[in-house]
Amino acid sequence: MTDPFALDDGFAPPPPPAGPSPDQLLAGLNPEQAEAVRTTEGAVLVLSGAGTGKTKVLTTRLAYLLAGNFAQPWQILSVTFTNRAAREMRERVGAIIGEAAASSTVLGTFHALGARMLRRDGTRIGLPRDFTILDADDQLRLVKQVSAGQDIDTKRWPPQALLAVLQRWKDRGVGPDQVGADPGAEYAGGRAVAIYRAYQGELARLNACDFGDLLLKCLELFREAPDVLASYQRRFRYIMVDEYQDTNVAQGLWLRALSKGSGNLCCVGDDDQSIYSWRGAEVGNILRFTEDFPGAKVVRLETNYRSTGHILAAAAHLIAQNADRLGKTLRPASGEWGEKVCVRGVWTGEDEARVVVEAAETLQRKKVPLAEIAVLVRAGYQTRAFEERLMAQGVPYRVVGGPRFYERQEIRDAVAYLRLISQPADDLAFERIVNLPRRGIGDATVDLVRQEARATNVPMTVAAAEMIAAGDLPTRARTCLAKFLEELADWRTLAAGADPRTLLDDVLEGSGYLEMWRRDKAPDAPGRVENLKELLAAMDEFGDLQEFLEYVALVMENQSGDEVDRLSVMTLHAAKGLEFDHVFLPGWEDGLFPNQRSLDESGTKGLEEERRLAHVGLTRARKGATVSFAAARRIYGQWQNNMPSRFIDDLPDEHIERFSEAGMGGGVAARPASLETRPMFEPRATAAMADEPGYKRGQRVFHDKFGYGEIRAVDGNKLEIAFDKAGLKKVLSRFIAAA
DNA sequence: CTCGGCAGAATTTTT
DNA sequence: TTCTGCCGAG
Repeated sequence: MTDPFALDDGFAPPPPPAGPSPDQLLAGLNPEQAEAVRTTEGAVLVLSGAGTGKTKVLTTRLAYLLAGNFAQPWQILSVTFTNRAAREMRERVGAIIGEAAASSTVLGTFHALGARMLRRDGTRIGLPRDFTILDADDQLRLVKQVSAGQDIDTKRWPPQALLAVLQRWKDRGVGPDQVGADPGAEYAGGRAVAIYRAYQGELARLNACDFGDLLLKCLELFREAPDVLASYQRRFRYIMVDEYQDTNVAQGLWLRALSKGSGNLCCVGDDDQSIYSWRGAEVGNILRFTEDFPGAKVVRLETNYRSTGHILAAAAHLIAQNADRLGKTLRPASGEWGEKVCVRGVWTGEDEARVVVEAAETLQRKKVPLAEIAVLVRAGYQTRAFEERLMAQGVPYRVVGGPRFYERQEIRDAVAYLRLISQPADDLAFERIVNLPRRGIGDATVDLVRQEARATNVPMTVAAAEMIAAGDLPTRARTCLAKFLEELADWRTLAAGADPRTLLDDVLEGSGYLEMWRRDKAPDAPGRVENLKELLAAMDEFGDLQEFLEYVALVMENQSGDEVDRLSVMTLHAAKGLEFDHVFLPGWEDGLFPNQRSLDESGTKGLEEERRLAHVGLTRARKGATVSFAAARRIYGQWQNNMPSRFIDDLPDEHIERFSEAGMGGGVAARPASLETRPMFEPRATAAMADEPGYKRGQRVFHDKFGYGEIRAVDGNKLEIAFDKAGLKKVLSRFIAAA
């Protein structure tokens, strides 16, 4: 494999391309943006509110560094979170300074850059160059296996939750030996650490890294091989980071280590858009920037070029209710007030979907393209009601944020074949496809092979071959397995000579995998065949299987290529960074948004993050925003009554206009702000009770399904309850009402 | 080994 | 309501 950072120090620098001069670049910016670009030396925090030209600053700054000859392209490191952001930045920089210079600048996501460093120097910490990158699904399988091996009761400690604990540790840069008294150390009766250690052991055995490792192992590399770190520090004279508010501790340390040489670190972010703390993002990174980097300069971008006045004023007033923020106020660039934020109350969730879709159609008649309209929901399941309504009305739409290309089952299967071919130690890949399509190799056989593999400390493919030779297996299993191993050997031979595409083509046809989907009568089967074709087509660009596997794991995205004008439906999280002429923000009801569970688990911090989410939602809108709430909706087949979201009280009256369905009007429109807990209906004595009562041991409660019972134990929002009829159960408090 | 039926649970997810 | 994961029968 070629050196992933091929252009190194000492290369004869080509002259900077003819492009705009530094002064010309600055001329296109407002004073605060220019300040951010001009401040090239030292640590800089650019606090960039929604719609204030963050990407413009980043790209212009990169161009400025090159045009002013501050550094060569490969001496500037730019880091983003998403591939989308990386791509966009590369394109925009290319447009300013030309493709050539743009393509030799080092730009990528944290994970892709980490992977490159590890491919190059990971051997210094015992990581082979050809390690595979595991995704969420593989990680979960691994945790399950490890849990089973450690006799963990998976009912009490679900693998999902254990994995989350492990990931939080990795996010914080904490290895198995450094856990100590870290949060989560007590999880699973204190056995989470042992699981973590075993899990890392398994990764090593499999020759694999998970996403977290791509950063964590870089930190280890920097510690263990100071010369490697020093060479990166020398090389990267300027570092720029996007979405700094979303960085976790490990990423913060990574940046800090790399920027230590030059001290030139420019972080761009917005604490008011920090919405990923539950995933390990550390808002503290941005809040404490000036402490972490003494002497750092802070530049605030507060001129908003996106939204009209009322929308901006409403959003600003809302976010001002948060205590935990650096504080900035967005000012509209244009003096236009535009339309007030519309707040609409309806009776039911179905009504809400109907009203929203009607409004969208009205906009469409006013010549607003559907692509400029979005419905932004709090939780994924809310999209359904809108999809149904949109479908019924024949309005073209798209749901953004479904499974990524790589996460699709058929793609992961195909990739598992390739992984197993290129990396015989990849037992996870082996287990995934050994009986897919059906080859008569069932769980029992696989279990035997796994045990043998563990016992003799070899990969499962090797163990399988040995067991066949030794005649250790039932005849049927033995023939089936032998046949599969033969196929595998053939593919390995082919892999040595043929290009990746030919190889995969042969695998998919020869294994019968493609045939399996062709024969499948499920409605989504043809789509899967299409996806596999797309995967094949994508392989043409790669001469090296290794390279392709990395691309698929880290970068490859869904082919969106449709030109149809469609309305977008997505979660608020997925909407960050996007903008639309008009956004609909349904489901603003206490319990749903702010989400009850977030409140239960994280209290005020949770509430503030929910409010930031609301702020993100509002600031996506250029010209129109419509907030709505339903008095009652069916959730999981149960009717629930809800109160309007407390966030609606955070919207100032002078910037909103209230509408309500007949019969609802009085109570809602005239609702005094102080009566924020007054329900529109008398709530029934069910799980819908809004305020979370403080549950105590011995208390009598009622559950819709299990009836009456008595609380035996309280664990956060989970209650252990002895039901009179149904016996001892663990349930979430939200499904419980006081009896 | 495979398939069908039932119990049990149910945010957000850039890599 | 809808999905997943487990268990027992063929």
